[in-house]
Amino acid sequence: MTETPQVPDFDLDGFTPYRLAVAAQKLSEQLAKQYRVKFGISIPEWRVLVHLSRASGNVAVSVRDIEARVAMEKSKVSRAASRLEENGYIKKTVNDTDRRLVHLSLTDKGRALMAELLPLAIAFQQEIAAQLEETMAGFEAGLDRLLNEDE
Amino acid sequence: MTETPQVPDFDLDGFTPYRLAVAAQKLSEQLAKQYRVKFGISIPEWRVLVHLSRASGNVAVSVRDIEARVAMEKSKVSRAASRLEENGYIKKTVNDTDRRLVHLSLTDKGRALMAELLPLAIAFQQEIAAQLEETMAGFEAGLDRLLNEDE
DNA sequence: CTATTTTCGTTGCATTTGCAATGAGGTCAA
DNA sequence: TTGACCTCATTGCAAATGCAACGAAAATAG
Repeated sequence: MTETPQVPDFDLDGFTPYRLAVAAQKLSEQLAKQYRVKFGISIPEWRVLVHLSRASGNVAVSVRDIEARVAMEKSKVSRAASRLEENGYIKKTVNDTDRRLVHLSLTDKGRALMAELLPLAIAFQQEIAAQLEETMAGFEAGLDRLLNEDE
Repeated sequence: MTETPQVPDFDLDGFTPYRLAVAAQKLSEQLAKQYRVKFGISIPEWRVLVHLSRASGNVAVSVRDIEARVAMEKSKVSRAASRLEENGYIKKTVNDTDRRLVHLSLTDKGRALMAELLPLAIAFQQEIAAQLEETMAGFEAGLDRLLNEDE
């Protein structure tokens, strides 16, 4: 018989979206810090670079492609690309057959950067694997479920 | 014998920090949207509210407590608390014994809000559990590892 | 008791972000 | 061909963020 509404019990620490957000933030910060202090690169920039280094050479990559592939807003991609271009890591050229498209590609300087960056990422992935140990497979399986859900 | 540096192969889709970030963003957006459209509440505000509703009544909760417990910068907590106070969901009072501390607590209006919000969160958690199915245990175990690592 | 150091919460500022609007270019149908 | 729509990338703007600095208060040292 209280007038105050009954609030259900709820534990934030058991709430998966929260746990996920905190874990993601933690890993991202660790990684971002390395990139920032060593190379002055932000996470959006890193994502663009990685995508370009994969597609390297063969396929033409537009802002739109990256937006779709890399889970970032197109304005974020656009601004990251501009910063990268300013610093000489990538080159933007207008696609001849469709002049709306901007073709992004790594410069030699960009490739050199990636040659330094990627080993760090690979090492970091190994650290994570070491932390996860035998839970890794289950963890990644769960992540797959969450990522592939077409809501 | 190329002059261009050799860039290691690297798949962003297999990179755990990236996968985690994308999954976290996806879940957060789904949830945040509900809160925003139905109640005008942001994620930082939601986190503060949840913590207050847990500690409800008994313990005094300061900005610092929330900062530590809820994985947010103190400025973020401070501003979230200010918005919540403006909207009448919480009350700020100066702690008598230590006048640096600001004691945060839910108002009746805040408790009423939580009585509406929490069932949504609980339902969302169940959706996630349904998505994860048998991978849930492994997934949460992995999350534990990542969260509890003392870096 | 003073003087220094530390803790707490807020705020100023520069940067980043998300969203909507814009403009330039392409597509398609009549 | 022209006009109505669609797509792409950029940009303007308001809001959110992170960080450092600040002032007030407490703890600690001397």
